[in-house]
Amino acid sequence: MHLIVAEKNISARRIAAMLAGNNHVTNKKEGGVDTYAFDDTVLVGLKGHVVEVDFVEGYTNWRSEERPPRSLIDAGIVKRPTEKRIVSLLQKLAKKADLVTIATDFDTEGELIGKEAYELVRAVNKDVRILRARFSAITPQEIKRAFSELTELDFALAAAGESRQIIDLMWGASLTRFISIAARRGGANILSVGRVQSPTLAMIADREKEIESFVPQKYWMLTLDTKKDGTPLELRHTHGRFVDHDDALAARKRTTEPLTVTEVKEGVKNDRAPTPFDTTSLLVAAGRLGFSAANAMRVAEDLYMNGFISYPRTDNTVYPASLNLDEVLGVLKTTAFSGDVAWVERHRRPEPTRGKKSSTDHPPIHPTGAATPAQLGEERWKLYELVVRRFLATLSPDARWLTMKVNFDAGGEPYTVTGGQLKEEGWRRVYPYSEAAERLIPACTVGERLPILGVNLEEKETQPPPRYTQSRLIQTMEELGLGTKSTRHEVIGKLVSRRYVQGNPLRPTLVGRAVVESLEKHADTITRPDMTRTLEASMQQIKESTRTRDDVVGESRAMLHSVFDDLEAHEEQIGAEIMDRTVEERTVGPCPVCGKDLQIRQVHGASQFIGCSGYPECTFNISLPGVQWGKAIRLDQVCEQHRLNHIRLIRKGARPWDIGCPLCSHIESNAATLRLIPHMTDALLQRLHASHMYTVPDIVHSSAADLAARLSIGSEEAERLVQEANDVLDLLRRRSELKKFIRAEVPPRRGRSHAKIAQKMAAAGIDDIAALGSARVDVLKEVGLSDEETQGLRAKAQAIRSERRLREAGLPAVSVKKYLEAGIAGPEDFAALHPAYISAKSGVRVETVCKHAEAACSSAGLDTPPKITQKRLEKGREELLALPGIGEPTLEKLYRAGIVDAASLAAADPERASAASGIPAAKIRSCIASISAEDKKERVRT
DNA sequence: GCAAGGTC
Repeated sequence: MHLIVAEKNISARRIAAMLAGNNHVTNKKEGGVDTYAFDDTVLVGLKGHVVEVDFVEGYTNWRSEERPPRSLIDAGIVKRPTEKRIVSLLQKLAKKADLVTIATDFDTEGELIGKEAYELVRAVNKDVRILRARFSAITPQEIKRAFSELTELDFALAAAGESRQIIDLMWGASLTRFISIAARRGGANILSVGRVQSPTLAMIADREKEIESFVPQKYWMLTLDTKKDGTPLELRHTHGRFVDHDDALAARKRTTEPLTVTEVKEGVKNDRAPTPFDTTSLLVAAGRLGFSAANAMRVAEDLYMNGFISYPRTDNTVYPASLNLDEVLGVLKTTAFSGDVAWVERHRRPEPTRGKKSSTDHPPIHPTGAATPAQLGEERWKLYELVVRRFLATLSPDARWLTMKVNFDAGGEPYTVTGGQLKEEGWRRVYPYSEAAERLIPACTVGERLPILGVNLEEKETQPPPRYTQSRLIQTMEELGLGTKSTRHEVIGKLVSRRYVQGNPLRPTLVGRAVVESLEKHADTITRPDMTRTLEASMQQIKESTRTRDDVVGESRAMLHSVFDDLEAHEEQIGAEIMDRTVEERTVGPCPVCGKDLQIRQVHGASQFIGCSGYPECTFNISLPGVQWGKAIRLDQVCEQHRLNHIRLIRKGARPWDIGCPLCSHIESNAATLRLIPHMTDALLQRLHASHMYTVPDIVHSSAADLAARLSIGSEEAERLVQEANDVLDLLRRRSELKKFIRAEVPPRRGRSHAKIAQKMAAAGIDDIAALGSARVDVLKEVGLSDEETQGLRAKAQAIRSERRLREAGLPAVSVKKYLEAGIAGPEDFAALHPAYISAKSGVRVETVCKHAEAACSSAGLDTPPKITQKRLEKGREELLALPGIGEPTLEKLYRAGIVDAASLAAADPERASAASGIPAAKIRSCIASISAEDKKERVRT
């Protein structure tokens, strides 16, 4: 069997179709992985790297004394499968193969991925021939050629890739650990460092520094207003910017009539049609439409997977000869763009435009399928339309502008004006994303005089350089060789999720800046794009076999060791610098009570709140939703009223939740509960707020005297307020318990969310579980519960209530559980039933039952039932069992009627005992009679 | 828990 290994599923599928020719290809899923078979050949697609490099065992503990961050430099490195299903299928197929062909992409990473497959195959099949197919495009001719001239794997090329893997891992992991530990940050707050991310972060941070230290320079612009054929014209002084104010003033002074046309220049300007899309230019164009880089990439991948556009990860800006452009146009004719397609066909340029990079892996991004807006939805359609229009634009003629430049003289001062008119629309007709700004100038002739209507001197300032937008950053990264087409957008995403940068355009956070500054001081190498360039040069040497992988990695190791010499010597200083800034990032603003800083605080990474840095002297705090709703971060926006920074909760894969001003939100969300206090008035609420009391617990935790003084109210009113607040707090507690109960017991349905049920229950006056237990059926139906649910819910609620009452009476949990299982539900049952019966049913010793019964009844204000000792019960039991016709089952029934021994049986009223026990009255009578007979015998004997 | 690179 011939096994062919491709880099990805889609390649495997396409290669199979091309090699199979007229043969039928069988697509089968094996262990969740697609395979393609024909004749004696099987193809399987990898998922890029299916193994990853990692340190050998023993390096997982970051805080290990023996294995500090530096030890990672010399730690052993192993490859671990990350795609287990693919790895095991590959090995299963490899065992049966008598030829394996590696058909991964034709680049360094592709060779490395191929070598990884090679090693996995070798591990299970020592002898099989493993060859390499190299093709620069997946087209029938290329593929057939490649498979007719199979070669060996290029181990030098793969080794170059491995050196990158190892160097990235050891630098990234060791520095990440070092700086995280130094700044005492763990879990979700680690500070990451890497060959690509750190220079990128440094660019953003450096730009911010430039902006901050920018000193604006004043300059002046001189313009002149005139008019020609009724059209107002604004002429510019040809000097441009006047840096010297006096020069500008002098030039203005010299500007006098007559204003004469000295030169008229007309020309034609070619406005070239845009080049085909590669990943970067697509992301840039999408950025102008409001897409973030990561989002544009996500949508593009989606469109690709569904067959609407070609592979979105490409560096190629030249359509390959194998791409049938007419066919693409044919597909687009069936879409909403048919009008544009028809226009393009009529005006088509002889050759499509071409960009600078013609790489061989994938064609430029172009449409591959027809779509409708309804099919795609707004966002995907927007990107699809962009790709379609760009494709059409690359086949359209250039646009042409008529340009005009008119020069003037005014008293010796030179002025000028330029204009442009779009003569031929060309590609702009089908690609309307950049506006064509026309400026028309009426025809002028040399020597002609125009009036001076005004001379204006405008003062301006030089502007700082702009912050990076995501797409501008991606362009710059590409220019510097940082990252790849597939990873650049992810790197930006990483910087955002580490909270190193925020916003678009991108601004560094304080932590981001602190990390960059520390690294620049002590580990400069990792913050510079040069590291990548050096690495690439070394990789080139490995490819050419002038150096070995181990030599390059060894050199890098030595360098990293010397970086650590510096880092370790300054560990405390580095940590302190970063931590100082972190505090600032957590600070929200002044405490309304004491004026010290309020800070975002997290407890055990689960709950979070805003507390006063003056704690414990000042206990002011604002509660925040739990971390599961998102981690609280500070925004730059400040509440005008409270001078507090706005708060946002951020969570992976979820929209950010903006809380806004935490105090405004705190006040608003607690106002409703404060109004539950019966004697609450608007005026009182205002006074509470004025003295920084915003919640019901704030009132409960104050003394009446204190309240009276702070709110200027009478002491009786204050006492009542505290009392009523306590009641409300109790109500809230019971309601929240009820809510929890409902969440656990009632499955939510459409139009019946837990919140809605709880709301309706509160409206119906059901405030706690006990109330639910005794709620009327029709009321619960109103709430949205079915009859069955109502039954079950009420029973459960009653059980909970009973259990609670017994526990409150002091009964131990174990016994309560036994009683409840035996059907003894509450104090009433203890009052009504004989302890002997309860003991028999529950298995609790009778004396214990008596004790429990007394406690339960007295706490519920009920009469205490009779008591009985274990000894007497046993004696009575013997007496009763001795009677004819009485066995264990009857015994329990008798206990239920309070009959525990011969004496109590003899004294019983047969009718009543029968009703209570369920034993026929006749049988009871006969039992009583037999006692009498026994009695007689007894008497005779004595 | 760490990187960057494939791919989904």
